[in-house]
Amino acid sequence: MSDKRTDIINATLKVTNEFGFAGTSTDMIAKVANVGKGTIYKYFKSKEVLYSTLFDELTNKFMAFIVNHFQFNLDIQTNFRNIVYALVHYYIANPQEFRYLERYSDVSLNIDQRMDESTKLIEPIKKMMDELDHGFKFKQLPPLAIFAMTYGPLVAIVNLTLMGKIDLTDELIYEIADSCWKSILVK
Amino acid sequence: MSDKRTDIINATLKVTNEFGFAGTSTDMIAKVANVGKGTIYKYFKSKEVLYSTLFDELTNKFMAFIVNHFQFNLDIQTNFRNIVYALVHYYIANPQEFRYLERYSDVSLNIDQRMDESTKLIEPIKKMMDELDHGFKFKQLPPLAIFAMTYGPLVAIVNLTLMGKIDLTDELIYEIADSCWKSILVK
Amino acid sequence: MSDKRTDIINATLKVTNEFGFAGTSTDMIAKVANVGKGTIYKYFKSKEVLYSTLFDELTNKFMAFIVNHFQFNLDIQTNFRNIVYALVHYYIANPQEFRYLERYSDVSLNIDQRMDESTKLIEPIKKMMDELDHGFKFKQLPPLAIFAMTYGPLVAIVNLTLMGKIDLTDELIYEIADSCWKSILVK
Amino acid sequence: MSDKRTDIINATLKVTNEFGFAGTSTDMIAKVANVGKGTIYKYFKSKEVLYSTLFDELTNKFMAFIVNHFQFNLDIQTNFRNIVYALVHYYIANPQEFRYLERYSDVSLNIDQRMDESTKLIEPIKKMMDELDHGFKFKQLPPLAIFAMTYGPLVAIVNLTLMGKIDLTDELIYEIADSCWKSILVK
DNA sequence: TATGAATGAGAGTTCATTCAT
DNA sequence: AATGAATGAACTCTCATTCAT
Repeated sequence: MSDKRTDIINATLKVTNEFGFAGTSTDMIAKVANVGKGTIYKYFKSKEVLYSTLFDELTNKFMAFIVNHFQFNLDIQTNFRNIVYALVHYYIANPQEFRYLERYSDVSLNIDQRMDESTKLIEPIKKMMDELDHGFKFKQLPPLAIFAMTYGPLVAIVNLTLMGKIDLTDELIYEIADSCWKSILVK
Repeated sequence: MSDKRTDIINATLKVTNEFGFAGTSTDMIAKVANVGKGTIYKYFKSKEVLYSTLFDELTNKFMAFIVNHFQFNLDIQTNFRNIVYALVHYYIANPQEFRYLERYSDVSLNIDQRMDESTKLIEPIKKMMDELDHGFKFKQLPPLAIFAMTYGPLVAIVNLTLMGKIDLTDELIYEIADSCWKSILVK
Repeated sequence: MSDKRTDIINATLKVTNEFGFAGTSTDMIAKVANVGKGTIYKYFKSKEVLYSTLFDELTNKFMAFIVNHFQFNLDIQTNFRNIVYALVHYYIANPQEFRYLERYSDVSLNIDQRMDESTKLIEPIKKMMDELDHGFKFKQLPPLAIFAMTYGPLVAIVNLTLMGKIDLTDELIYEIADSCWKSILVK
Repeated sequence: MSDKRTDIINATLKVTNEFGFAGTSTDMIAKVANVGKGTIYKYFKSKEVLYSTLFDELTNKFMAFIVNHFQFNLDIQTNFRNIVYALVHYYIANPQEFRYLERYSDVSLNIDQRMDESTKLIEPIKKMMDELDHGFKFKQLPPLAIFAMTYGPLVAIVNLTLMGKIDLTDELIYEIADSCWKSILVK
């Protein structure tokens, strides 16, 4: 049995990926979701709400994925490596989710809001790191700067892979992970 | 004396920054540029052409800026540092241009095209590095991966600065520049 | 109960008659049809399609009218008279349809297409005449020339009547029908 | 030395023929006439006035052509034949003028006005016939009906010829002229 | 006199949203 | 609950006309 709300969410992900936010109409979503146009408005107050709801769901799903990969019995560097690895693979395996998250910020324009979105992604990780008693000394950079120095290249790498411009190997992923790690440590 | 074409270009930069590509209408551009709606079409065949023309102009302006900062009497690492420094400052000083370049690639959907756009930005730099006889050994990564590992963090840093989330110091810029540099070198 | 599609078609016929094809806007059609502007596009892909659809419908309606008046038990000359009679009366009774058909061919510019349109009107009649075994010998003119010699005066007569310049009597119609008939026969 | 007014008139004839009244813009006329857009408005108050002026000029030119072909020393039937012949050849030789006259009535919508236009064409001919003392007895039809019965087929024939659908021979022209003549005479 | 840059009303069309069924 | 016909505001773009040069 199919759940119409889920059908709509999935259709939105699919259609926005193929045609962009600008090129997506409720008509198309309804058609792909196999529901009536009005049904969308039974579950979501507006198109905008539908978009932001999907963003929230993807963010949460992604966060849960990361958190679930953290292993408390391993040291933090290994965890970093592992998480980077998992993250990259998650994005590669779910390109539509990746693109949606990437593009969404251009739709929800308000800058403060954009920050909140980035924060949603990084905050829990940062928290975990702060709370752990590890032996590493991070640079005296603002936490978000550290985020920028790790998340930035990952996004770029995933993008290049999805465009078919580079051949992603596990080796490359670990190479990048280590580079990033080093870049945020005090020498 | 005001040049209408310039007025339109400036208005487009301003309005798209404030309201996003989706939220920008020719009406708004015309009003902000203080020209008639029809005048836009005297200078640009369509809204899309206006957008892409602005993108090209910003890209060229930016490239010229970078190239002008390259000093052949200095070694490549110092040039890298200087260019990163100049680039970050340029973006911080011209946030609207930065945002426009960032967002435009997300609006023009075609993936191959997006690649071409990224390439426009990196190609000349890459060329310069290849042609120079420097003593550094870069990692055996695809050139675009190296680009990702340097350009990615910069964009992130600029974003965070523009959001007011981090306080950008020259020290921080050089810190990042050096980290990036190290991350692409063979250890 | 009103059918919106029909309302739109009727409004189009009415408005184009009053203001011509050039002077008719979708706004006016929508207003006269008492529907939203968007409703037009639910039923017709474009204004042009709306116009051509109306043309086709009028052509078919007209053809059906003629064919229904053909009586196989009567000789061909009597049928000719009757059909001319019916045709003229049909046009006089439906001046808007007549004007629409007249004007449409001048609006749709393509010459070959115009021919097809004229052909649509004459072809079935010509066919009927060819297939019947009648005793008349028509002049060795191209069939379309014969058409021109019969249809041309009828159109002119209807036009003059609609303009109120001549008083159309049944007598006059038959007079013209007979003249036409004679003009295409071998003496 | 070229006269700009004439250039504009000629350009209008040419462009409206190729693209129809709806598809013709002042821009195109100006370009073809090799004058500035504003110049058109120096000579004609508006586009509409330009169109109607051209119509009037063509009408007058055509009328003069006909009148000049009337030979008072010949009997009226021969004159009729000759005029039909000249008329058809004039149209064939000047298809742009023919088409302009044909199409113009769809642009100037007002029905009374249309009448005036038809009248312009036939009035002088009618006058000439009335004033002459010839031996023929025309049917007791309204003069315009007689016109319809002669002018109608001619227009149709010219149209078919210009479309390349029939091969116009002098023989055919005379055949039609005679048919028309007979059709308006009392038997 | 001649121009064409500039204009803005108005064109055709789309689409998020509503609501009667 | 589910629908999709209906809507009209808002969009991009055109073009007859004006007017400073």
